[in-house]
Amino acid sequence: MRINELAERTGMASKTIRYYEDIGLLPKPHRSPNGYRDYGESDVERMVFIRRCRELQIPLDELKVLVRLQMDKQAPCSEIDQIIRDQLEKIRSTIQELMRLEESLNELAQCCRYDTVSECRIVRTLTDCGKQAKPDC
Amino acid sequence: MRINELAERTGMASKTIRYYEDIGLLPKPHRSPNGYRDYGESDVERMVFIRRCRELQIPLDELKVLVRLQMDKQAPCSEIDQIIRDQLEKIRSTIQELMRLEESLNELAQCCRYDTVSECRIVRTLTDCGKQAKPDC
DNA sequence: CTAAACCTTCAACCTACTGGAAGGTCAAGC
DNA sequence: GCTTGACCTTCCAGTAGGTTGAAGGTTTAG
Repeated sequence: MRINELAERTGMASKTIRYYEDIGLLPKPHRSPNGYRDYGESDVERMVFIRRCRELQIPLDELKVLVRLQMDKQAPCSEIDQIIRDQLEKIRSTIQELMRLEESLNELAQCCRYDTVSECRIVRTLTDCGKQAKPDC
Repeated sequence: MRINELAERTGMASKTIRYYEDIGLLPKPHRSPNGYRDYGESDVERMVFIRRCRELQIPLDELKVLVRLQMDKQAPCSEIDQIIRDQLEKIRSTIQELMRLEESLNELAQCCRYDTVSECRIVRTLTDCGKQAKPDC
């Protein structure tokens, strides 16, 4: 099948598929006599695997390792498990960070009851050169 | 003061300060006769304001608006409030998204009890071309 | 025959910086 | 007077993960 069919069947943009080939995440596919890329069913499987991993926000560099492992059916899967667990840890710590951020923004959003910038508590809090970023409201 | 002192007093890298000037977030500063940038106290204030906003992950484009507003003391602060509230909303929806992601990764991390890639439930779940991304464990 | 819908490569753009090269300036020490 | 090192300057390139567009070749339907 041609690149557009692969794209449609896997939910990727064909531009992205070419890009993944460029960076070595996908192997160079067979070409039809006219020079068009020609894919088979195993490419669909691999592509779905890659798309799912990207939905899980696994970075492309780690995905290169995963794709290599996924094709080696006799390899131990402990390395795959580890990448998934690492990713889980990364996501969890990002969530923690964003929740702290949410709290700061929420306090900031609650604290201005004035009209002009010169009186605005938000501006004052953000501009104040003291060490505390916490608004005093 | 020179760029390095401004950087140290505000916790920014001097590279970043030059970059902010390049993109028009900071005004072009006065130059000493030798061509070095020369900053004053108001630059420290503005820089701290910018740093705090960046810690709140406000994008540079919105920050340009904020910096302009922050300097106009008679402007109404409703626009500033709105940018803060928008940012809060963005952060909240990112958190929701990441929590769904965490759940998927957690299910995936729990579900493999095998040794090799050919039997690995993780690989099977991610490769399966059915519509369900949810592992069946 | 022509127009639309494909396909190809290559290059630039996005965010928010960071790193490095190549060179100018300045103060201290010998 | 000379060197050394710490500054400063500009400019160019690279990061992640693509997206967008140009310029051109191919295929297919009407």
